[in-house]
Amino acid sequence: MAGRAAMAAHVDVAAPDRETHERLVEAARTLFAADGYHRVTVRQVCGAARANVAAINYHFGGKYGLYREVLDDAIAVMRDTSDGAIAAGAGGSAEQRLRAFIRVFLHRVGESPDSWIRQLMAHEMANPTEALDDVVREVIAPRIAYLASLVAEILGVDVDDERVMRCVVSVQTQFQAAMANPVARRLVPGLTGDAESLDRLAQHIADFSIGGIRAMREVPSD
Amino acid sequence: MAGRAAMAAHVDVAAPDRETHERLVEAARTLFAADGYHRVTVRQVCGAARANVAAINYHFGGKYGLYREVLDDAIAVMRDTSDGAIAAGAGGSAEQRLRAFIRVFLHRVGESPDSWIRQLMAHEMANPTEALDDVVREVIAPRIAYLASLVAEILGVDVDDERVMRCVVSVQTQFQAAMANPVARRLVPGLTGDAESLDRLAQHIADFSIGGIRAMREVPSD
DNA sequence: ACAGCTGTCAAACAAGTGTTTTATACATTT
DNA sequence: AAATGTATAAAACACTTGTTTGACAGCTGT
Repeated sequence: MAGRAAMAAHVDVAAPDRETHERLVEAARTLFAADGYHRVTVRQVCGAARANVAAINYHFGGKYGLYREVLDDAIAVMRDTSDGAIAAGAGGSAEQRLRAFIRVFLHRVGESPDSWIRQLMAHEMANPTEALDDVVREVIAPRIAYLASLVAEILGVDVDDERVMRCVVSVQTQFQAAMANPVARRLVPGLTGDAESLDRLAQHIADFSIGGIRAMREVPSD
Repeated sequence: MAGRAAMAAHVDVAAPDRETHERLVEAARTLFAADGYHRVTVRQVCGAARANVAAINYHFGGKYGLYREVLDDAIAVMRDTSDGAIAAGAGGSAEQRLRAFIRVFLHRVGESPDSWIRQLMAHEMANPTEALDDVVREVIAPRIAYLASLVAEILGVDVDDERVMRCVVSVQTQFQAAMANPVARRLVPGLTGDAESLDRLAQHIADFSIGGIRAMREVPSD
């Protein structure tokens, strides 16, 4: 570990060790996403990466260090996804921004190269490691805050109104479950991941959610 | 195992071994619900049940046999819950039946003595054992079918219309996530499990969902 | 009273787990 | 050329996992 820091100090060298390091991360991405942190063994990862068992401890200080590297990548991608989905609706009405958010979000998450992230997150939600707090703080909380501002504007009430957070949960769980929930995936036939079915799904969630939010206008605040 | 079958043959005896058997099941209920099947060790269970390590293999043939006994109990309770939630709305309109289903369902699931079930199911969904198929077949599929019939009636379309299943997923995931999803639980403050907050939650999900379903009437079928 | 179960127990088992050690080849620096 | 540090490799480590064993006590029924 101290060695890697020393290597990173002078820049020009083309990362002589970068190969197995990268191979390990790639193998870990796939395996952690498929089976979750606890059920993956270091021997599995090293076998898939054609590396020695000791390599993980050498490069990452241990199994958890490797997991954190994978998960930090995931956090970065998710933040990017949030930013893109927020930017997509800039300038429009709250309703338009919500529609844009859902559409762009689903497309970016549903596209194949990032599909490992939602699997990884599903496992992290179910049996959390110490890292879940970071995910909530850096990804979920800001996303929720943005959705809350949209819902509040559509409802025409303050963001502190308790109806707002209830609606946010109703919206958020829809496009979370539609992708990660294995049961839901079996129920909706056209959840294949291609652009067209993703568009239809986004359309549905947006229509359903906006209809639901509007219905809350006629409900007392408490 | 053969021994237990022989014991069960003649009835009168007041189950001499029933004590540790029951203690093991109770301890397993709590532990499996808290941490999921894979992360619980037989030594944990036996320790909590004040039984010997060999007891699980003696009484249940192994760790998985014990888990199945716990999970079969859960399935029975869940079927009961579905039946009760369906019966509650008998005679009313589709909309009234949906409201009744959500309200009764949330109350029965949210009440304390059965709270271990939703934790157990959350884990089973995330990293399924072979038992998930039984859960889907015996509990989830019938529940989905009932909800589909309600949604179809509210929408005024056939149950095969693809909007129906999408709406069912949107409804179902709401009251599933509101209880099992750890993130959602942190977002909605009044999710304490008492009757009043459960009522408010049921009210919200019903209002939101019916609003969402109605909004689908103005959306083309494809 | 005696054989035959049953339920319990401590101990050991084989198969895994993550991690550490020791050694060796390679590159870079002194 | 020698010394230093880096990356890989095989083997062993200490530990936990679920399961099995063999002995012992408490019954029951003939």
